[in-house]
Amino acid sequence: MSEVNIKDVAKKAGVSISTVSRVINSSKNVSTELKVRVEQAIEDMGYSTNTIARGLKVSRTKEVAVIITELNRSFFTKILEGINQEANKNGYQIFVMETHDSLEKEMQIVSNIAARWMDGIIIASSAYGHERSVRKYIEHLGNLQKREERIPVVSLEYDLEHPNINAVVVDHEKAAYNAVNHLIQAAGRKNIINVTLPRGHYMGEQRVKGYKRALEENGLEFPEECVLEGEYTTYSGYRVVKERLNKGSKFDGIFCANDQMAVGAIKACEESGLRVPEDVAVMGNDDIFVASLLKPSLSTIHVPRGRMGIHAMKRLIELIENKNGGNSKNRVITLDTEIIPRESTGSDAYNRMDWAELDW
Amino acid sequence: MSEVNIKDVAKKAGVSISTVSRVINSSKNVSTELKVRVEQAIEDMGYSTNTIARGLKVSRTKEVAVIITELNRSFFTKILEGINQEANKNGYQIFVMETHDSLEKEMQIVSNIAARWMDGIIIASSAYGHERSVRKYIEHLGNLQKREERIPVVSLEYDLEHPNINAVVVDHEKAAYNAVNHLIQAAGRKNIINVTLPRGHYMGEQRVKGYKRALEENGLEFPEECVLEGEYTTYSGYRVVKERLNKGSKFDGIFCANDQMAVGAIKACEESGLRVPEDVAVMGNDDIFVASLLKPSLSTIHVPRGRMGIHAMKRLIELIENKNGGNSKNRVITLDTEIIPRESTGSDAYNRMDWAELDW
DNA sequence: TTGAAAGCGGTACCAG
DNA sequence: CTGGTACCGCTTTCAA
Repeated sequence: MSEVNIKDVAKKAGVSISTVSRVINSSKNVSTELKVRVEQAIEDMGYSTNTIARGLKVSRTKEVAVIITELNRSFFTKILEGINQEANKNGYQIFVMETHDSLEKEMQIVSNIAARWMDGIIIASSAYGHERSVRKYIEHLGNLQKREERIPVVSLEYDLEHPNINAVVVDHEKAAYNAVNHLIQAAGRKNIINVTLPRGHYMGEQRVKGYKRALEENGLEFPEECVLEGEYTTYSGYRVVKERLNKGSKFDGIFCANDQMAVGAIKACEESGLRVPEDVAVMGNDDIFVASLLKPSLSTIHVPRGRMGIHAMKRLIELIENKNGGNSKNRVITLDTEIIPRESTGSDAYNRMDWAELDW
Repeated sequence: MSEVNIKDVAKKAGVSISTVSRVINSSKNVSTELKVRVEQAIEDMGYSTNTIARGLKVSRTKEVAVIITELNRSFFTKILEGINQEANKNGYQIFVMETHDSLEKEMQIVSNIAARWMDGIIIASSAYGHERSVRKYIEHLGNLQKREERIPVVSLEYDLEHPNINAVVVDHEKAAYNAVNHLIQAAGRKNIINVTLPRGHYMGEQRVKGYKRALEENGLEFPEECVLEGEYTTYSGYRVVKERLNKGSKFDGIFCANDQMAVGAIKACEESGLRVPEDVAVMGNDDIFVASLLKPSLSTIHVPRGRMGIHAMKRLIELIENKNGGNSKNRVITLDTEIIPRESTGSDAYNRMDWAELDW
């Protein structure tokens, strides 16, 4: 049994290909009689129209690519949920792909998408910095073409600073500032270290800035070696804090650039006999659901990931369907973050989440 | 700036389209001179070949669809990692889609994939049971066509029992049996309840069977009301156990069909003043990474998810590239599970995982 | 209302 | 080694 195509249907129904096409795309210029015959034939033969061929002709696929760095980074799941929800509502199918933080891989995927004429892209990019090659890539990304149109792109988490690329972001610097401020003011800490993301990752840099500003404004010292470079994972948080403890460093507070590393940091402290939060207070960042289940539960910065996804997809659809054309005034949507105090900074809030709605 | 196509390149290089095509597909029948000219033109114009058009012609897309139920079910992330790793190694691009446990949505996605002539499908299906419509769908799934070929399908987690559909599975019944046996023999429990998956989900049914068999073989009672229906989430585990406790039920062991529900179950017990594992021992299932971080750490059944993904993709590629044609003898690959005793069943194993390699 | 025919952007066969 | 051409499956004028 080979695949049936529109020609087969036309033959079976005894009409022209054009007519079949009309029936399928519900153009009204078909007599009821032919319409019935064609529908019958389609039913009988189990025909369904070939998206590839159609795509080649009409260049609208109703497909959207979502490019993220790591599928198994809890951070993204909520975002994907938001994106997907909004996509389904509007008849779009999303395809999720991951780059593993490799810009090279990202470029490759983007080419692939463009060559496939997908309708739009939502991307958590690894492109950051002012190197020539990076700027060139962003320029490329902002000008992907299919036929005569441009393929719209929405960036997640931070602004790629290209007039054609929209973005849904939070203010990472401010969030970090608030987190560290909380450690100082609410938890009364004075010697705070910072476990950050790999060098050259935008979010990491911003959070370090916020961290520094908070120290400065509170008149605290900021020795350069207080910034430890992690790499997103629980283990990396554990490792860098452990090393520091083994060297005999003293501190009474840690701000981690994500929740996973914070959990690792807590483990390291506990292994060295330090109590959290009594001896060391710990703040995470992102508010991953699981963070609220641990003991001690983790204080963190809530990032509205679900809304982030929804906004991104909404905007992308506007762009695709040209409802919001070149309106570059509100190119960037900024969402608010919120401090969530839990046990790891001495708050006794058992769980500030409506966990009936969340999962991992 | 409109998109450039092969015609433009040919014109610019002053050669025929055929020649350009030859250069691109690295057929060797091109003189060095023309080759250089063409490559130059491609470079200058930033040309890249249109996958849609090529797909239409050659019906090989190097694309594979991965259909899972829920992107934010930790269970899948490791599997996806395995799949992706193997896919990249072989030059395939994976597209991940989710069905939200809806068979209808699943069907829709499958149609979409078929219409796109993707090269293959890996699916965690929601199709289960012997209803006519379900069997009909599976029949359909096993006979997806593109041009003259069949689109290969590999099922995850359980066998769809169709001669054309391969599968990578674990023995869920046996795993559950082992888990409950552990609760009885190692932890010495006698009144064990079972929090299971929604009715009609294959894995849930199998695990209930294993649960019953373990009770029987140990000469223990099995009152029907000992099976509580959860729905994958932490909260559902919490809810059903809480309800049971409020009714005054007594039990000293719980087997949960996944780790998330087990965590919820533990919360419920603790809220009622029961200590885990002293008063109630709890076993999960799946061995999600986070389960090992909690306090008490969760005893569970390890499912080799990474290997599952790798095997699935390997098999799919064999099928696509026809290296293993219709070899239906080893249609189903069965992997082993393993009991991981941790604190929630009274073992003092701090953490039986190499967490340097894992994350969430 | 209907059908014929011209592409969409490639690939591959055939002749030279 | 090179160019011409038919065709992949579908949509969309353009005439009839």
